[in-house]
Amino acid sequence: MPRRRDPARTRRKLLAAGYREFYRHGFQGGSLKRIVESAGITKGALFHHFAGKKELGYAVLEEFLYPAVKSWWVEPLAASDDPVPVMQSIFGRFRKLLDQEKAEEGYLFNGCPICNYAAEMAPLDDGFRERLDRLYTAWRRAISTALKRGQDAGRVRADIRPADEAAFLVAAFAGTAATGKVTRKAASFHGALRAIDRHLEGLRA
Amino acid sequence: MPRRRDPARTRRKLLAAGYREFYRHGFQGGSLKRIVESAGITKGALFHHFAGKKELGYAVLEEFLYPAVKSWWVEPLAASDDPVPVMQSIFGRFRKLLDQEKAEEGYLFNGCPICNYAAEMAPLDDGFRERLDRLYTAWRRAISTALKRGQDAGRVRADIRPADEAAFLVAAFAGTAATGKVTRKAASFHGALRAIDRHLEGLRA
DNA sequence: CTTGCAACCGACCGCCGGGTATGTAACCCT
DNA sequence: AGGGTTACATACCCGGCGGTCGGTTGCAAG
Repeated sequence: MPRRRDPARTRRKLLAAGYREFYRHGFQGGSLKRIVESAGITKGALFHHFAGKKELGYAVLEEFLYPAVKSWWVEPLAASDDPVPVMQSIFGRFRKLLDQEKAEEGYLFNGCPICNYAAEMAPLDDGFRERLDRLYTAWRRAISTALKRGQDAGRVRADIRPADEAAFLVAAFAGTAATGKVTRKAASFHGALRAIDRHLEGLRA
Repeated sequence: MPRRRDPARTRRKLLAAGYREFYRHGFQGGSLKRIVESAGITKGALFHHFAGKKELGYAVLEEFLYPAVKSWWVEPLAASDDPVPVMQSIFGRFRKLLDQEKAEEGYLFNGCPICNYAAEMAPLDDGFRERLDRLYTAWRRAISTALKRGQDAGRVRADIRPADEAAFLVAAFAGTAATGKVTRKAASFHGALRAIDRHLEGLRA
């Protein structure tokens, strides 16, 4: 069999398999054996591309989840001075995603991958904690600066504190996913999302 | 050394040690060896009182965390037909607790123990998921029925959906703890709590 | 006082985890 | 063409894990 080489592709497969494995089983519970099997490669390749399990975990965070937050939240918000409808549409997109996803692979089953990482690893490893902090900070900053711009443009209530609201919204999102996966009923998930929507509505000037 | 026996006490110590260990290291990452050492007893005793690691985890959930939710949320809310100030005072008590706690043992460091369990174990084990579901359901029900009573008493806005708000508030609480432990700065934590408070204020009739 | 059992002890076990050492084949450069 | 390096594959290692098991001892009932 004429083996072809494509290190970049191998690395991507590893990253994707690692993402799935850690998403489902947690970082500590995630097994490198399962990761390499699911990626269709071997341990040798894994340890060639990553120094160890932790580094793979870090890479998933930086090269998978960070960009996801950027494209879902940071970029849409950066382009607008009317953040409320933008955020509503983000939550809306997310709602649609919920109904499409296959049973055992999505948010309804596994929650928010970022929040999962945070819940498990933040107290245990500073490498994870710092990377998560950077991610959440960027996320909150995107919201809070957009809210500030919205205030300046007269589209967002002046009497709210953008930083507080940002922290709150990110937390609400994380918590919704975390509690939703327990129930596994889309109804409860959607209920919390409706309340978030109502809250967002209340931010309008 | 004249060993004294006190099975109930032994069981309690085991439960407490298990709680701490799983809180800090997660369930999968938690070590029975450490639990036994920290409780000052032996593996024999542990396996005498509990069938295995999972059963200890279940017991922590049912005998430690469930009662905590009851005394923090369910009972105070059951006694009132004006839930908004009650919930504000609960969050207030929680804020105070935040400032008192020792660095590596509290919410600011380890987040919400229930949410940690949920994030890690809900997708992995139905025993955990069902118990967590019961817990969260009781929590949400306490809030939602109190809100309903508040609406009937004319103290809570009639145009909100109690069930949605309950799901949302529980989620916000969980998420606040989960994201707060990443930053480890009380300021960010308090910011989110202020926003929650503002949201609660908005529920008044 | 004895008997019986619940409570507990601690050495031991098998397994599976992350990690490594060594080999080999594809690819690149000159 | 061929040497060097990168990209893998495979077999192996060791530690720690959850769990077991025979033994001992406090303690209450008869």
